[in-house]
Amino acid sequence: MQLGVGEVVRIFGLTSDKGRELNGREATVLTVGDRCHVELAGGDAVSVRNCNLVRAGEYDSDDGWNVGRVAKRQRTEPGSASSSGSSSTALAASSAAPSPAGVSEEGAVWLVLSSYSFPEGCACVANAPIAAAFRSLEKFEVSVQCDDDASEERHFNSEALLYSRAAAVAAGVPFPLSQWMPLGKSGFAYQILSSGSCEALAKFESGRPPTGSDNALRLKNEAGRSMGSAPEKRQLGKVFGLGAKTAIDLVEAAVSVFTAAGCPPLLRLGSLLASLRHFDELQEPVSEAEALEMRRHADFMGGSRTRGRAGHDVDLLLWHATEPNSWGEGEEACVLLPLLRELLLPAGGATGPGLLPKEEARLQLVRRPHAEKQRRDADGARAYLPRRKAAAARDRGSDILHGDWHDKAYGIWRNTAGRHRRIDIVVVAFPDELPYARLTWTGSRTLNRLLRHRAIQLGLHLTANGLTAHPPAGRGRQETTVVLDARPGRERVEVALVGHAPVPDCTSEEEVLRVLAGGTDAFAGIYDPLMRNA
DNA sequence: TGGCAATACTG
DNA sequence: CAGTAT
DNA sequence: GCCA
Repeated sequence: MQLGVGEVVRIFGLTSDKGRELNGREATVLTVGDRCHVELAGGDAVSVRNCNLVRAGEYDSDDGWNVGRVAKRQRTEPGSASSSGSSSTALAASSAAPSPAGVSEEGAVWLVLSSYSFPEGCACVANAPIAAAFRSLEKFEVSVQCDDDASEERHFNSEALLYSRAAAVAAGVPFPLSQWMPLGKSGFAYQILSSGSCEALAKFESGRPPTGSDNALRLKNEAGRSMGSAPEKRQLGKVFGLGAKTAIDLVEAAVSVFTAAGCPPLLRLGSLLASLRHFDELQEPVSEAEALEMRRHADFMGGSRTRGRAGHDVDLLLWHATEPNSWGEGEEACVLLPLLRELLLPAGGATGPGLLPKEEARLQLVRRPHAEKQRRDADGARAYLPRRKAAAARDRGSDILHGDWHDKAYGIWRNTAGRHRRIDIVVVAFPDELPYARLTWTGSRTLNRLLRHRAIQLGLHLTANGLTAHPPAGRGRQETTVVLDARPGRERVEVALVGHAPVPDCTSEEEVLRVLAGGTDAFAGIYDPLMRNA
């Protein structure tokens, strides 16, 4: 990276005791070269290698988040990443001497978001039990009916959806529901506030079928699935790799001893054994110290987000201010695979901290081919973004090319204390997709559904990669009008998008959410990723 | 009365 | 394709 | 089950 005298930079990646104190601090460049002299805020001058500096402006503005070097890679212009000729020398050097993640000659810098913890998440604490009860009801409904309830009429779980929305509302309203609503004496909220539970929840918790709004027992759902034994199904479905349907089948078949050896072959038990073996640990909350340790082993450094409760897993979201997550063919030319190679434990029962290999645990990779990722259409747009209907839509209904092109790995991590924890690693495909990726991966699931549902209502299509117009099927290139800004006291901004064009000028979650709020700040409460409690 | 978020990997 | 994952 |  070419730095200039006077530029403001940030220091990162120093490993000595003295260096560690400098990590994350900003400084002004005094002299340039292989080593730079930089002046710290207090006036002290220090000498730091060029590869341990990055322009302050290249960072996302979220202050205090983590900076680490996690990949050896060649810096190229994003647009020319796929042209093999331009950077062949550097690429050859890279692949000839693959170095561990974290040893970056060029000093590529990635930011790390650990979204493992969030606030308890009720705007009004008095509503916390109501939100919790609704969330629990949602989970029980999914446990007995699945997300897809498999009936003819409705192939999705309406009860669970409504419970999840109710929980989101209860968590979000800034006043006590008890003093606001006509809490009918038989209503859920009234029951929960007065007794701590409600009839439906009590029935689920005791394994009995609940009573429906028509006062009849819901013995079976429309697809004939039993509504009973909800706690057992809910518990079984927590096994990583084993979902609601299998849990239902197992319980219904009265398979009582689940962890016994020699489970029936109808189960896909190969990689599930590790999930079962570590089941209890995988349900435990992950402490901040553990999350930090997981990052340290990826050579992640820096502060952390410490507010709120711990989750049962750790999500790592990696991105770069200017560059994509892959820049050529081959494993070395991407971020995720060398990082995994660094983290992965050898097969055969290795001890020590690291990511359990496929032989010992479920480990799922999600990666798309580099070349395809970098392919551009004639106009320079990414070929994988939704654009137009495929010719003649012959693949019944799949009319648009979509893709989630962030590389991902879902697995199980063993820490130095020998505890096993779920870990998800996501590498943002292109820098401008960061707001969409972070919006998706900070969740919650229900918030994603609410926001994407809202996008649909606005004629838009929200994914982890972007926000695009989504005109109704039909021929012709139709226009979608989008309100970018309708805040009071400002000039109103609208754009007319043709076809599946992306919504312009969304460089932050705030701007994305403002579009979804019709140009207003109605969603200001969730601009901060820490406040996404729905 | 149609639709409910959207997408990817596994066996 | 059904199930599971985010 | 609710809503555009």
